[in-house]
Amino acid sequence: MSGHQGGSGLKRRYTRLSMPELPEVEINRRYFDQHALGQRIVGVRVKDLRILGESREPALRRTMTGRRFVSTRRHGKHLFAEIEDRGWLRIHFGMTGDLFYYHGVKSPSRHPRVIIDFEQKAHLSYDDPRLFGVVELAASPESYIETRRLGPDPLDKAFDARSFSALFENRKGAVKALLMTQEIIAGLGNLYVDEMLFQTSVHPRKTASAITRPKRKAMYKSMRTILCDVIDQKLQGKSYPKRYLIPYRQGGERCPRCGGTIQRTVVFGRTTYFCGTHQRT
DNA sequence: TTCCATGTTCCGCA
DNA sequence: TTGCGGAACATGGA
Repeated sequence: MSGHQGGSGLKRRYTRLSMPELPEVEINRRYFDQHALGQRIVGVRVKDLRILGESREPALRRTMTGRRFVSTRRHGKHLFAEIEDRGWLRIHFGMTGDLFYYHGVKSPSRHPRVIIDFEQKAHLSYDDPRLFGVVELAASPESYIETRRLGPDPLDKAFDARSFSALFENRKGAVKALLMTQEIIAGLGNLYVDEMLFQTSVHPRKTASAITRPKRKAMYKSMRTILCDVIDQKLQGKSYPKRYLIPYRQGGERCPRCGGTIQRTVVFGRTTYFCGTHQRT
C-alpha cells in the first residue's frame, strides 16, 4: 500500500467523496486517522438504528464512551477502528456512506446516522443517505475476516501476483464475477473491476480459468496501479487519470484507447461498461 | 414520473 | 459445490 501522507484531499469537507469502493474507504481511513485517532470519546449518538448491524445502541455507547481510538485498519471495503481495550468498531460504507469531522453543535452533513462526540465539541459523523452501510462493534479485524470468509485485500503486501493468479484456477464463471466476489478477493467493486478489465483488454464475460498466466499477471499489476493511483489522485483533489474508462461510463462513447465504441451490458447483476473493440472474449 | 445507482444478502434453480 | 439470475434493502438525483 502507498504509505505516504495524504495531501490536501484530507482537508476536504464538506463535499462528499464519490461512492465508496476501496480507494474511498482508504481515504476515509486516513481521514479517520488524521481527525479522530487519540481523541477521548465523550458520547455516541445513533440517529438511525437501521445502520447498526449486529450491535445494539446501548452496547455501542457503553463500549466507546470514555475511550479513545488507537489505530485503524482497512480490509477490502471495511474500515476497522480499534477502541482502546474494547475491541474494534467496524464501518462498511455501503453505496453512500461517508465520514465528516466537524466542530460545533450542528452537523454540516445532510444524513448523519451515527455521530461520535469528542471533547471540545469535536464530532465525527458517519453519513449514509441510503442506509446500506453498517456501523457495529467487532472483536477484531481478523475474526471478522475469518467469520465472513473474506478474501485477501488487493493492496496487502503479502498478496502477490502468484496468489492472485491462483484465484483463477478452476473458476468456470465470468472473470468479472470472480473479481467482484468478496470471498475470493475483498475490496474490488464494479467500477474498478471494469477499469482493470478495460486496461488489460479482457472481456468481462471471459471464463476466469481460461485467462493465461501472463494476462493474469498483467491484471494484477493493473489492479494495484489503478487502486494506488486513484487514491493518490483523489487525495490531491484531481479527477481520474487520462485514458481511464471511468469517465466514459455512459455508453455509446468513443473508447479513449482505441476509438472503438463503449458498450453497456449486465454481468453478475451489475451494469458493465467495456470497449467492444479491444476487450475480446 | 420514471429510471438508475460504484454494495451486499438471500433464495431458487441448474 | 459452483454458478447464475432476480429480488430486496432505502434514498436521491438525472
